[in-house]
Amino acid sequence: MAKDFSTREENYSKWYNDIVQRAGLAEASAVRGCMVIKPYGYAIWEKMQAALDKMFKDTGHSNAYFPLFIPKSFFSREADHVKGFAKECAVVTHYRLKNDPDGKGIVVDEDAKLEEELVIRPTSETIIWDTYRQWVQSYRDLPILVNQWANVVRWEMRTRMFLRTAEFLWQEGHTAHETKEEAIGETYKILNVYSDFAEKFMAIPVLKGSKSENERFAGAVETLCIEALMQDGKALQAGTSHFLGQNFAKAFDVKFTSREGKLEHVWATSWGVSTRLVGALIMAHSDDHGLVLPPKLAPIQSVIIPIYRNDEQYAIVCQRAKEISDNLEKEGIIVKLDDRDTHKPGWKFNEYEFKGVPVRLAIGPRDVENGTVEVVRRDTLGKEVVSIDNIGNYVTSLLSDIQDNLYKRALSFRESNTFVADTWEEFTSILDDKGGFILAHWDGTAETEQKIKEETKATIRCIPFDDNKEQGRCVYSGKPSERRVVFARAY
RNA sequence: CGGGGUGUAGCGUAGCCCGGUUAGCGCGCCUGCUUUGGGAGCAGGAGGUCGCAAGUUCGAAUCUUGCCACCCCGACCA
Repeated sequence: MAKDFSTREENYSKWYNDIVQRAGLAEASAVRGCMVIKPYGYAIWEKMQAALDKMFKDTGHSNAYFPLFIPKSFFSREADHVKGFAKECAVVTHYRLKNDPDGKGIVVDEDAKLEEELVIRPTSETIIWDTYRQWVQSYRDLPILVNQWANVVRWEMRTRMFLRTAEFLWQEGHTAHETKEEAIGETYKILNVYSDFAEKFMAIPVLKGSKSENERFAGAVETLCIEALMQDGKALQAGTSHFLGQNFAKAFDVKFTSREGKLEHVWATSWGVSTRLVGALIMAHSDDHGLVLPPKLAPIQSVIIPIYRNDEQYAIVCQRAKEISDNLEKEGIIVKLDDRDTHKPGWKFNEYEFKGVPVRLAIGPRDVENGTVEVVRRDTLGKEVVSIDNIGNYVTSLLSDIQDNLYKRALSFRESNTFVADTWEEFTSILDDKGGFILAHWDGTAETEQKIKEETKATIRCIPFDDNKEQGRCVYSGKPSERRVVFARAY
């Protein structure tokens, strides 16, 4: 094996970038902080979209689309919301260009200044709630269960492929409800959709919980989240679901007449996951040979590579390979038969390994004669020669086995990297040693959380739902605490 | 925006201190032959405004000044 890219041990972030590049997922663009998502990377996102979209529809939601531009004044309506996003907004101020009078290309036409500047959405609560005002008069108009697939822009200082870019793709759900209880129910319902998706499709176990005040979404009453652990011991927020209370309804004057004939403000939620999930997928499963994809999100689930010495063998082997390919497709497997004559088999083996294709079949003259095929699974790199009788069923169950194995592997990694800390010494030494999730007592104050963050870079990832009350003392301040929360350094 | 660094072929780089042939090498690319069960070998070939601009000089990738871009570290974040 030629070693021309980094291992996780040597340099984790270089390893990550190498995978993104070599697997053809994305590349840097001409625009600072923005990436080009390449076809293979976009195909993974499309698989995610398809699965999530179905889950949203199955829970009663519909898609819609709201404008990219948001009038600046909308932002100042909700005080916490502006504060949270003001520092990272791109703003459109003009609507026309003209030829430079000095003949040096093109300049902004100062005469074409907008009366009101337009903010490029960093999230759409404001424009959506301004719209919902028109949609709601009576309790009969509720609930509104809308999702939008869109791009958003947040002008980030430091960017990383998929994990943090100035522009990214996501879905944002925005719902409006008659009662507080119903809105809270929605928030939890969606969090469960996200955790199901993470575990069943991405094969990544997640912790479910709520955010501390410091980490809460700007404008939310409560933020729920799913948190995943990456192989370098850092946590990654994989999805959030917000209970917005009546904050936006009040800010945008969205009222309805209740069953009792009273005028009341609507209750709201919003929730989202982004292309960041692609980054999570990479960091959760991949190894030093390249990307490893869970079968349910792999753009190619099985690749077939013919092996031959001459034209005659090529014809025979490809014919058999085509039969196998048809067979697998009949089973609903996404197959690629790579019969290109421009690359050697060894080159192809490495190529599909980089790209994380779950199952590789190789077939040569020997196999044609014996009625066999060589099968290699990407997760363990285990190799075996099997009969082509019933190959469809064989690969189907192998794919399902790989999906399960990836989940189990990730779960056992998380378990062996989740620690309990009772003293400050334990807390800091775990962080410096290996990272991971740390369960520790916290006195519940924002000040303590802030101090811990300043001293260790670790933050409270979530206050987990599993309600194990336990008396203890805050790991930092020593004040009494009623439960442990989850700390980690995070992306 | 502060502190540090780097710009040489598609990518990675040598040369820069100490100015002097046609700017060298690896990967990749193209052609041909031999190859093909884990990144093929040989032969030939194409590809460069040395980031941009000005200056010093007989002569600049190399020295000086200005500008631009990108990267790393910090403050901010899904």
